[in-house]
Amino acid sequence: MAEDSRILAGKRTTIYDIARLAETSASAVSSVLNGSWQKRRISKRLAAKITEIAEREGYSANAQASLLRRARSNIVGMIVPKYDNRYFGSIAEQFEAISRARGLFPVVTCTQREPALEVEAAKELISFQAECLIATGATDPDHLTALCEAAGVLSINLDLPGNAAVSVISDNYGGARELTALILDRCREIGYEGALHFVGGRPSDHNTAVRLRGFLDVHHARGIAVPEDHVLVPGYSADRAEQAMKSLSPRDAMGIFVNSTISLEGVVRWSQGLNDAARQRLRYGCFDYDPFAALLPSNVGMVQQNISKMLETAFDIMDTRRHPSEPILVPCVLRPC
Amino acid sequence: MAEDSRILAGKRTTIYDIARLAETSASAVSSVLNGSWQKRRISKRLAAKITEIAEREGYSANAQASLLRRARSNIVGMIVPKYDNRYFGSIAEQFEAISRARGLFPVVTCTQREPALEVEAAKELISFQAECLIATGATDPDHLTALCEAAGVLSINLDLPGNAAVSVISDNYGGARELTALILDRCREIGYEGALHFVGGRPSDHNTAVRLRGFLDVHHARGIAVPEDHVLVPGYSADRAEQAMKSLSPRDAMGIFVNSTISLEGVVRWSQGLNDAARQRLRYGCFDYDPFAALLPSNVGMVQQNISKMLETAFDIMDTRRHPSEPILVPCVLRPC
DNA sequence: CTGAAAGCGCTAACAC
DNA sequence: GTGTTAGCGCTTTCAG
Repeated sequence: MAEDSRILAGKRTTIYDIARLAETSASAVSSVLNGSWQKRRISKRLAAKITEIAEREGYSANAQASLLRRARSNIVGMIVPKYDNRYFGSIAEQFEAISRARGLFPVVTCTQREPALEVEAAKELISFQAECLIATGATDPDHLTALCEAAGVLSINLDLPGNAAVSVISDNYGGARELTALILDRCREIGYEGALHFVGGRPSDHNTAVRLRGFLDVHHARGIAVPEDHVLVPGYSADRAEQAMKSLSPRDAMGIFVNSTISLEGVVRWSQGLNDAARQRLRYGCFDYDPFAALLPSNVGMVQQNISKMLETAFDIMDTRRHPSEPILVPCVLRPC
Repeated sequence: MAEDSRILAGKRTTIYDIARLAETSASAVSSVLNGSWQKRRISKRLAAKITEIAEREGYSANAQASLLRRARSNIVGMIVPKYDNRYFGSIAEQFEAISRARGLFPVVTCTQREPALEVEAAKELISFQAECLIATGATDPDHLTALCEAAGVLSINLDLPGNAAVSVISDNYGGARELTALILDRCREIGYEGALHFVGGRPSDHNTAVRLRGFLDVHHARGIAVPEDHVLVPGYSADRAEQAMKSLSPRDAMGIFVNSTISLEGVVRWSQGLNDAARQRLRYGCFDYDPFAALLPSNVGMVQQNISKMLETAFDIMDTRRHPSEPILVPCVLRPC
């Protein structure tokens, strides 16, 4: 069979092959196969014949050739730091779903929080003619924006704000206030009225700084002083958080504001080393949502970021090319456990 | 400035623009910018000049044009059903990392367990000239393989076996045996010696069927009869699992083999409705790993699938194009909690 | 060491 | 209604 030899030779069927088989021209084949044939008023008969042959031959258009010729690529790119966490996983998943629903081709790539990889990935996406790049939780969003700008690619920051492009981020301050208030309230139930601990994140990190501000403001409003050693910001890692907790002198009761699920892992591991009595008198809440973490016994609540809303906003910006200079804040949802 | 007008016009710098600025030819620019200039013995001076100008102009190669001309694309595609779960998240993440380390360009896309989306995504990847498509947990892997075959694209099944292409899957039988044995042993500690319940999955699903066989075989080997109503396979959803558990008549002690973390969510929700005494006399284990689920009080162990090993094997197949007809089994790791 | 030229597969004027 | 033709931006012989 003709196809077999093509496969062995590594050559794929082209519109010229189909044109020959259908005894017509390449342009007719092209317009039929890409749906623009109504505009060209090609006969239904020819269209059917071409479609049938293409099907039979297992034809697949060469996207590279098509994209090279077309004006728009319809490719939208996204960079996320990690997939293996519910927050970024959902972002990637929803981004793909929305893109497809709009007839766009999503390509998302994860960059492991490595600045060099972020830059490399952004360059690749630009090279692939992406029309827009959404950078999620990037370490240096402004650098990525600069690359995009040089290529005329729209860039949008999600989750973490930048100065050079539109940013759509969670209302970290509001979310942190709500969570702090909830944990304080629930600590009263175990008879603890003192300051909470704040655990996880880096002080230099924007989101951590804003959440910490919310945390402190609520304490202040309630007239509770927060000792300096209640703020533990050793970075984003379960081990670091666990170590930080272990380094604390034992308390008979306490409440913890955990900054991110990754830190929560460390806190929970630490809490499992506690005796029953101490664990009974422990309450924590976490900024970020994870369905299993929500089922943990001492967990009083989690802050869920509104991913759909953030993405919707980002796509709105793509459509309108409206560029507000202030970050757009999207409220979070507090989910008491 | 020239660049500014280009940006406004939406036209990007090409090798011809650079050639003009560097007073040389497009072919020289091309070879310098894609690294093949040593082979062409281009002077260091010219190379430096070209690089410098390209940098200044913010040049970015058009991947479509380059790919159209080249023999190989270096694109490798992957389809996963979901990102928002630790297992598939890790698969996607590690796939990207390994691909990059090998100089390949990974494109992964998630298909929501929708057969139509799987087909569409596969066609897109083929159209983008992917050299290989790894289908993870596909609902109809053989269909995807057929599409790949027609285009001369290597196809590999991961996690779920197919008949038409090489399959790399977890040793579900062995893993299920180990987990069953562990749960039975730990149930003795609470004085329960009866049959476990098996919860989650669909009976028609390959992995569920194999795991169930391991579950039953261990019971049989220990001389424990498994009543039919101990097998609850209402599909993959937390709600279904929760309903299934609620429909059971109350027991004073029980052990559960939970099939997948999504079902575990339902089981844990159900268990939270139990009184303290009943919860004390409950033990479960789960096939699939999640770090928070591992911290749940009644959880005695989780089966972690060996993702690195599976991917390594898949890439080996890509390299050697060796096509064993039997699925390749990769052992799981039992992680007692 | 370097440049000219052909062509990858497809699209979109334009011609008939 | 349909075919011809001129590129899209790049890589790669082949000549010098």
